[in-house]
Amino acid sequence: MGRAPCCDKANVKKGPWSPEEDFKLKSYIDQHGTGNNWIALPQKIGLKRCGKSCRLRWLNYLRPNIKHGGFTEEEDNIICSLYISIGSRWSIIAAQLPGRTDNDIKNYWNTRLKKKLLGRHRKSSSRRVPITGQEPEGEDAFDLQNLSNSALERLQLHMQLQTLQNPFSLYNNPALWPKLNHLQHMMIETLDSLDQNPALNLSAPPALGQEDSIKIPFQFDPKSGDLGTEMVEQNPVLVNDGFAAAAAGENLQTVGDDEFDCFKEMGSAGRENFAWWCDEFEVKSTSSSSWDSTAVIHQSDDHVYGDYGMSF
DNA sequence: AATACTAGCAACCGCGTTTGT
DNA sequence: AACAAACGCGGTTGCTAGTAT
Repeated sequence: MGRAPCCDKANVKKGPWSPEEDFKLKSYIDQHGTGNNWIALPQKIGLKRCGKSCRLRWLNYLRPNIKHGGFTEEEDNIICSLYISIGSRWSIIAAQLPGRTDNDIKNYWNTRLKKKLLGRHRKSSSRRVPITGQEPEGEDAFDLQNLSNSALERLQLHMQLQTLQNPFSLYNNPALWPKLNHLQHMMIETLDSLDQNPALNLSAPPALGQEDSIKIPFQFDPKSGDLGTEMVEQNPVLVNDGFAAAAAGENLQTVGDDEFDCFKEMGSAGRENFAWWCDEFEVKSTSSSSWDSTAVIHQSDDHVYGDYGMSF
């Protein structure tokens, strides 16, 4: 027994909306509002449409101040940051971009933005040579091209950010790659568990004992291109997984210029764009473990979670 | 010029959540 | 408290226009 259909499918028109239908719907809502009953609305105005279809048409196209296309760099950044942080919560992301609809953002992400970002990362990562001198088995030993789920995409995007922020991190240390799959699984599981428990996701990162912290010797500044000399706190998960020594730099090899190809490929606008992005990460995640990107929205975007009635 | 392929987008569908009774 | 109806969201589908062969 499935759920009862929301309308009489046999007597409901489907497919693209005609200008006449748009006019009927828009003029009615302009005068009377939606009446908080989308199911009854099409009958009132003589439209052979499902109530859900009317709602979608209104929200995505007919309501005032809707913007289509022409996404700006800043909007791209917001979408990327939020996607990495909270995943495919398109309605929440859309709430941060006035005039944009969740459907529009979802389509934009799926058809353009994702390819733009992941494509660049794949290109740069594919040129890496393992420290062992052995080629990965096949093109895809660590190629994430088969990624299909949200968590994995977020992981990959986050790894790209890590690469930009700190080219000496384990993401750029091929010696660690054979274990990376396990790490990926751990991270994915964590992301998924956070997805299933928003309360965890939104809470402050757990306090870390001193013995849990590790430090790595450098921090790359994507804006200046400089390598700092301060020791930098690094992800305690790596410690627990036995990566402490490696992550602390013991097996670091000389990193060639190729590691910075991703910058070379960027125009100045792209570099500034990523600098802005990384800056946001740096400012907003200083108190969190490095891969806990939920911190990105903790400070400036408290209202993101207004829908959930949460505060920080 | 015809056909195949691809990307972009609008709309639909199913299901979890919220609201009303 | 339990149930049903409606809402809202995210994933998916299908159409169309543009591009490649």
